[in-house]
Order: sequence, then structure tokens, then C-alpha cells
Amino acid sequence: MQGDVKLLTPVEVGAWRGFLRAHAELARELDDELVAEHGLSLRGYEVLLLLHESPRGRLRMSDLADQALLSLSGTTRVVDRLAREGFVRRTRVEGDGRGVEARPTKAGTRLFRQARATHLAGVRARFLSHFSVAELDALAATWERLRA
Amino acid sequence: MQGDVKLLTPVEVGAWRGFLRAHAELARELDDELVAEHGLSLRGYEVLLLLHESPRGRLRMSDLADQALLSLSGTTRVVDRLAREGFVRRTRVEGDGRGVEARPTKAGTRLFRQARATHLAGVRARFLSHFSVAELDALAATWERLRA
DNA sequence: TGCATATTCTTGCGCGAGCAAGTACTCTAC
DNA sequence: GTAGAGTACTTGCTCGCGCAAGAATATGCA
Repeated sequence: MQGDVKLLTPVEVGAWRGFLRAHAELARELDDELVAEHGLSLRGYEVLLLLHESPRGRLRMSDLADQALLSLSGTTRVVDRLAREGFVRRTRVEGDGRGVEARPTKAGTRLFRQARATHLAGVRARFLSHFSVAELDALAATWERLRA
Repeated sequence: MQGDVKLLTPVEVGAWRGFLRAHAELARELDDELVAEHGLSLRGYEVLLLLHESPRGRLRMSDLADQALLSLSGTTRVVDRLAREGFVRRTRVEGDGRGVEARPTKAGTRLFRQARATHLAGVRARFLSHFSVAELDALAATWERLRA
């Protein structure tokens, strides 16, 4: 019965489960850190990041959803929360009455900058610092390869 | 203001966000696949896997929680669901009346073997197949390094 | 022994997520 | 210009998760 399926080799298990475990632990730690120091979830940070990175400093809900790998309804609620706390504002899209854009308020930008310092330090300490530039390059290429 | 913080280099961004994105997409796809073909969540699969891998074919709730990187209460509910569907059974731990062990039923083992075929094929197709053995080895070493 | 403390698991509660249905607006075709 | 189809977002619902409190059992120590 076991023989029906070819199981993974130890190396394969190491590469795959290590990946899963690394992600689970990093995500949890980085989220805890942001929440503890800024009261901002990793999701909230990600949204503020995407907004700040976008060319016009704002994004339509659907674009935000795409970039955040989040459902549209999920995006609505993240933006709800950020808006309720005063970090983001909704505006109607010029020329399309159906559309809504989210953009950071001043307070949102301030929070983002502070949170970014924490977050980048965390990512460096827990992830980036373990690799040489060449290794980072190899990793980046790795992820790129998966997308094809 | 921007100058206060040293931002990530493009390579760093590629390595880090690629990692996040790869995980998000793989996890979603593999979960969808298992649910569609076997009505089993990735969590449920993981629990069945851990139970089947464990030396005695069963695990205490707390050990299962540790290995699954899940809270104890979360573990209680996953096992609840699997038990309700008849794939897992709870038994009291011999010699410790507080303890509970989970172990697969026959149906659970059958489901696991079927799901494993699907899942391994999915992991190979979406992840493992993109790498040489040497690359897998490097990846495994990568994750090992993060744990220290 | 017997009582306080610790351990193991479950339960109550609230939150963040997705799906499907609802609402509001736009576009197409006649 | 208006009906019907399409698009963009929000809302209702349900589910999975963690935390904190609770229940049951075990342990330590007088």
C-alpha cells in the first residue's frame, strides 16, 4: 500500500517543510512585533506599504486586493479598520462612480514610517542577515522560477 | 524623512517578498486542491500526516500542537472536525488521566493515503520539480540556518 | 493524608478571512 | 435614451484561529 506512492526524499522534505516552517515562524514573529510596538497588524502594514509604494500614493480597492493577495471583501475590511483608526481615507475614483480609492492619511504615513523601521529591522535580523548578496540573488531567482 | 531608514535593496526585496508571495500562492493552491479532491483541508492533511509519521501512530494533543505549529485550542478544533468526520479518534492517555491522544481511524488512514498522492503530486509540480537536487539541498540548508 | 499548585485539555469569546448576495454605478446595443 | 449586461465595492454569513478562563487530573509537600 505504501509502495503505491513514491514518497519524498529527506532532502525534498527538508526543502519543502523547512520552507513552510520558516514562513510560519517568521510571519508570526513579525506580526507580533508590529502589533506590540505599533498596534498595527502585518496586514495593515502591508496595505500601508502598498499604498505608499504606488505611483499615485493611493490604490483602488481592487488593485489593492490584487497586490495584497487578498479577496476584495477582505480588502474592504482591512481598509475599514485602518480608516476607523484614522490611518487611511476612502475617496471616490475620479470618473468612475463605482470605484473607491484608499490612501493614507498623515497619521497613516507617520505610522507607516515608524512601523517600517521596526519591520525592516525584524526582516533583516530574522531573514536577510543570514544570507550573502549572492545567496539573496539566488533566492530571488528561485521565487521567480516558481512563478512561471 | 525617507532618509531616516535604510530601505531594502532590489535584491533583498526580491528575496523577501518572493518568499512571502511564493508561500501565499502555494498554500492557497495546495489547500484548494486537497479540498476539491478529498474534502480535506491542508490543516487536516497536516494533522493526519503528523499522526501517521509519529512512532506510535498517535500523538498527544500538546505534542500535535507543537509539531503542527498550532495553538492547543486550535488543535482541539482540528481534531474535533476530523473526529466528527470519522477520520480520527480520541483516546485517554495510559497513566495520565489529563492527557488525550489522537489517532487515525481506518478511514482516516485511507483518506490520508489518497490525499497524500494528490498532495505530493502538487508539491512536486509546483515546487520540487523546479529544482535540482543540489538546489534542494541548498534550500534545506537555508531553512536550517534560519532556525539558529 | 490532604491541600495548594501545576499540567492538560476544552470551551467561550472575538477577530480576520472568504464566498455569495446585495447595491450602486457604467457600458453596450438597439 | 433606455434595457440589459457587466463591473466595483460592501455586507451577511460562516469558518478557522488564538487568548483567557474553566474543568479534570496529577504532583509536591506539610
